[in-house]
Amino acid sequence: MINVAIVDDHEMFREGLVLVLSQEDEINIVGDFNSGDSFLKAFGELDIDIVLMDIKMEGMNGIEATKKAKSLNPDIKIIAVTMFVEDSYYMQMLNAGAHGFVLKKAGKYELVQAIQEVHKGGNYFSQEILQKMAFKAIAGKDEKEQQLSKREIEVLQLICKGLSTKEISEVLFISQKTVEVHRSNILRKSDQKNIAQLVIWAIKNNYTTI
Amino acid sequence: MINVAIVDDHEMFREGLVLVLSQEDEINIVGDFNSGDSFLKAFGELDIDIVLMDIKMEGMNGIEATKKAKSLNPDIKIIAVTMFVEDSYYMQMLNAGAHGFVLKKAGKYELVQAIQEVHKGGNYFSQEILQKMAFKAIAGKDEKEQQLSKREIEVLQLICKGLSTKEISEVLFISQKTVEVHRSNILRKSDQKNIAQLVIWAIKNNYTTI
DNA sequence: ATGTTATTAGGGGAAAACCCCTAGTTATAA
DNA sequence: TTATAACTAGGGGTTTTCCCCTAATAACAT
Repeated sequence: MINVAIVDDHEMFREGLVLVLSQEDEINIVGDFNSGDSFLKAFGELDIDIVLMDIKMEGMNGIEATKKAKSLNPDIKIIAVTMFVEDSYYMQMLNAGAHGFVLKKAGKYELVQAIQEVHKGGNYFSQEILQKMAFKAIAGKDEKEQQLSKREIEVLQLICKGLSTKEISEVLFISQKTVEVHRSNILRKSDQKNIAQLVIWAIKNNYTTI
Repeated sequence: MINVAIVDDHEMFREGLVLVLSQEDEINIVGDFNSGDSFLKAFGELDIDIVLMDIKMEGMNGIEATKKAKSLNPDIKIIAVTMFVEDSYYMQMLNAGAHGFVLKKAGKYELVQAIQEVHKGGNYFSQEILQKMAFKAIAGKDEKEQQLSKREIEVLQLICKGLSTKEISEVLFISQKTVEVHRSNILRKSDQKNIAQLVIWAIKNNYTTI
C-alpha cells in the first residue's frame, strides 16, 4: 500500500485526483491540501510515502514546500505536478528533491505509473519533459545555464505586472539605467527578443502568475 | 436524472470531474470528450441535458462548440468551465448560449449546485464572476462595450507570439502604419497600457493560449 | 440613403525600449 | 588573495512603440 498526499490549490483538480487514485487498490490517499502551508502543518501527523505537489500555488509554492518537507523527512518522495513543459523550474524542483515530474494533462495511468516507479525508488518524468531536457542537452551542451539573479527576477516580475522602466526604477529605488541593464540581461538570459515573448516565458517558467 | 457530458482537453481534470459527478445519484455522465470536435461528432447519438464545457481548448474552442451544439439542439444547456475571472469572454459565451459559468477552482458542491440550477431552467454564475460583472456594471455603465474586430484579434495574436510591428505588417501584407493603428486601438479597447499587460489580458480573455 | 464601423495608410513627434560602451562597489567562491 | 558574478549607473545612439492628426474605401445596418 502506497500512502499518497496531494497538494494543489485547485479544488476540482484535487478532488478529481483523490477520486481517481482512490480507485487504485495499492494507493491510499492519506490527505489532500490546498496549500503548502496546510500540508506542512499536517505533515507530522501523517504517514506519507509520496506527495503529488503542484508547483504553482498561491502563497508558498511547490518548490518551497518540497524543500521544507524534505528537510523534515528526507525519505519522503515528491512528484511535481505541473501545467507547462518548460526549461527552468524542473531544475529547481529537482534541486529541491523531487523524484518525478508529471504534466497536468497526463492521464490516470501515467500518474499511477509515476507513483509506482517513484515508490520503488526510481524516478519518473513525463515523455514531454524528457524530450525537452534531451533536446536542451543536445542543443546547448556547451552553453552554461544562464540563471536569473534575484534582482533580475524582481525586475522581471514587475515587467510582467506592466510597469515601465521608469516605474520599476521608482519602485526599486534605482536608476532607470540600472533597470535597463537588468531588462537587457533578462532578455539575453531568457533568449527572448521582446516583452511579449518574455511575459509568456515568465509565466511558463513560473516566475509570475496570471 | 440529469444527463451530463463533459468537454475538456485536460485528461486528469476531466477524469476527475467524471468521478466526482458520478458519485451524485441524480447525475448521469453520458460522455466525456477531449475536444469540441469529438463532442460534436458524438452529439447526435447522445441524450444530453447539460454540457460542462471548457472554454479554452486546442482546436475548436468552447465558444464555437457551444454555438454549434445550440444550433443542433437549442434545448441543450451549457455550463462554461473556465480558469479566469475576466471581462470579455463570458459575454461571448452567453451570446453563444451558455446558461452558467463556473470557475475551475470551484469545489464539487458548487458545481453540483450549478448543474441543478441550470437543469431547473435557471442560470448559475460563480460568485467571483458575478462580482466582476457587478463591479464592471457600476464602474462603466455609460461606456459602451469595446469589442475587438477580427483584424484586431489577428494582430493581437501575432503580438502575443512576439512579432514586432514590422513583422506583423509582413505577415498580413499591410503597412506598418496600419499595424500601428490596430495596436493602439487594441490597447485602447482593452484598457491596457503596454504590451506586457496586453499579453496577460489576452491570455485571460482567451485570445491566445500559452 | 445615410450613418457607423472596419480597414487601410499617411505625416509627425514624444516616449520608451533596446543596444553598444565603460566602470565602480560589493559579495561570494576558488 | 584573486577571480567571478551581481548590482549599480552613466554616455550615446538606434529602433520601436505609442500617440496625435487626417483621410479614403468598403461593408453593414438603420
